[in-house]
Amino acid sequence: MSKGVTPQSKDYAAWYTDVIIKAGLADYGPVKGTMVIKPYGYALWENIKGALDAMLKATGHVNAYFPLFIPKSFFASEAEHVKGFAKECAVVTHHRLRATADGKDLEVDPDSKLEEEVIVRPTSETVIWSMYKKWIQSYRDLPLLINQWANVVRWEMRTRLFLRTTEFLWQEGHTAHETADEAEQETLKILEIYRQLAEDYLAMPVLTGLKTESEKFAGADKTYSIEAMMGDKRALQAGTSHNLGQNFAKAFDVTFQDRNNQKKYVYATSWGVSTRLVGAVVMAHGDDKGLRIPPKIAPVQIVVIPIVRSEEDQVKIKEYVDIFLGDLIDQGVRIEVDWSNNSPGFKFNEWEMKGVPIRLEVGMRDMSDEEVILVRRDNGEKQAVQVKELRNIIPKMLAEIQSSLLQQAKDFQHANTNSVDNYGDFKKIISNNGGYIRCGWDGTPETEDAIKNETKATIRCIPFDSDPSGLTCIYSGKEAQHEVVFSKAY
RNA sequence: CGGGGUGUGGCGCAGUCCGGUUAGCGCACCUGCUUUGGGAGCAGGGGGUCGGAGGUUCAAAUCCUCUCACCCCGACCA
Repeated sequence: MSKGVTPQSKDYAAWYTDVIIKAGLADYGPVKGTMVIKPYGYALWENIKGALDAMLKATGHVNAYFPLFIPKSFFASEAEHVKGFAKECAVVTHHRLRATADGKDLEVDPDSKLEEEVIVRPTSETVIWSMYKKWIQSYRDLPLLINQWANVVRWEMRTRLFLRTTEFLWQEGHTAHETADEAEQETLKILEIYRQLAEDYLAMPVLTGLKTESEKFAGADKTYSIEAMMGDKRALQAGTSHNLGQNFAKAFDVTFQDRNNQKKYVYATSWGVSTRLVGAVVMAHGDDKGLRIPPKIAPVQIVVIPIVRSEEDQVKIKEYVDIFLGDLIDQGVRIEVDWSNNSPGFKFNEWEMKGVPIRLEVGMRDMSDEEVILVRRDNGEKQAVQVKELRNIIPKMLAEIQSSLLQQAKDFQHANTNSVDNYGDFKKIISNNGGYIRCGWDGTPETEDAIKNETKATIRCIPFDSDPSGLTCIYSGKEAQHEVVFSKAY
C-alpha cells in the first residue's frame, strides 16, 4: 500500500475512495456495488445513529422493525411512489438451491419457484402502511410516530462507497396524523432535527428548504431536504423529510374516525437519513492527510502515541499514561493508546488518516517535565501541556475542535455561494468555480430542465430564507416565482 | 444497454507483441536482532493451478476460439 492519498486537487473522487479505504472505514463487498462497513466506520455510524436516535425519542418517536421482504402485489397496487424504485428492485423468485447434476456446484431449484415473487425493500412505505391500515381505527390511535433502523436495497448501476451502494443502512420514519397541519408540522420538526444533527454533531452546515416538483419524492406532496456542500463544492442531499399528504392513506385505504365521528383518511409523513452521512462527513471535513472527524462523533477522540526508546521506557511511560488516562476515561473521553511496534512517524500519519481530533504524544522528555504534547487534527497546532491540566484542557479542546470544524465548513460554504442575476455569470461560475448559486427562477420545470442540460446544475432547494421579490428568472427573464439555490450535486 | 480497458501471491504491477531456464519486482505478511519526537534498518522466510474452458504445439502467462468477472466513460438515484 502506497503512502498517503491522491491529493484532492488532483482527483477528488480518487481522494475520496483512497481516504475511506486507508482510514479503514469500509471495504468493497464481494457482490458488485456492496460494501463492508468496517469497525472504525461502523463506530462512526453508531455515534451518528446514537445522537439522532436520542433526538427522535425525545420528540416522541418509537422504534420498530418491519420485514425486509415485501409482496410484489404491494407494488403493483400503488403506482406513484414505486415509479422511482421499480427499475432498481431486487426480486426473490425462488427459495431453495440444489446440487447440480455433476454434484460440484449449486443451482436454483426450479421446483422452489415462489407463487408470488417477493421484493427486497427499497423503502418501507408499502409494508408499513399495510400494517397501519390494521392499527389505525380512531383519532385516539393518532398520531402514530414510528421509526425504524434498517437496511434497504436499491440496485444501482453506478455505486460509490457510502454515497450510493446497492445495500445501505438508514432510518426511515413513518408517521400518521389527524390533520394536514399536524403532518406539515411533523415534516418540518424532523427537518429541524436533521439540521441540528448535521450542524451540532457532524459540524456540517446545511441548507434547508423545499424541493422542487421534479426533485421531490414521487409519493410526496412536498419534500424538504438538508443539503451540504462537499469539499469539491458540489452539493450532497444529506437528509429528506416528506409530507405525504393523504397519498398513502388513499393507496392503502387507511382511514380513522375523527373527533366528529367522521371517517377520514389519515395524513402521513416519512423521512430518512442514511449511511450517506458518513460520506458527507468525509467530504465536508477531509483534507490531503485524511479524515478530520468532529469530536462528538469520533470513534476515537484522543490517540496516545508513546515515544519509547527501550523496554524500561515502555514500563515507565505505561505507568505515567495510566495516571491521566483513567481520569479522562471517567470523563467519558474516548481514548486509544497505540502500543503497536510501528514507528512514531508511521503512527502520526496513520491516525491523521483516521481523523482522530487530538493526538497526545508522551516520551521520556515530557515525563520528566510532567508534560505531554497535544496536537490538534483540525489545524495542526502543537502544544506542551502539564499533565495535571489535562482534565480541564481536553474537554475544552474537543469543544473547540468541534466548533472550529463547523466554522471552517461555514466559511467555505459562504465563500462558495454567489448570488447572480444573469445567465452568463451563472454559467461561468458553475463551470469555473462551482458551489452554490442563488438566483431567481420562474417556477417552470422547463427552465429547470434546460439549465440542468446546459450546465449540469440542479435546483438543490427553495431555501426557507429565500425571497423572490424583485428578482427575475435567471434563464427566461420572466418574473421570478422563487429564489432558489442551484448547484452541481452528487 | 452503447463505447473503452483490465484480469499474473493479500495489494499494486512487469513479463504477452516475437511461445522455450526454476514466473519476477515493490508494498504488505512471518521470524530474529538493532531501532522509535513525522511513514526505521539489516538478515532470513512463507505464499502463484498466470480469471475459466477448449484448442494449436515437443513446449503456452505468451498464439487461436469461446466464456466469466471487474473497472472507467455516457441515459437514473439517498
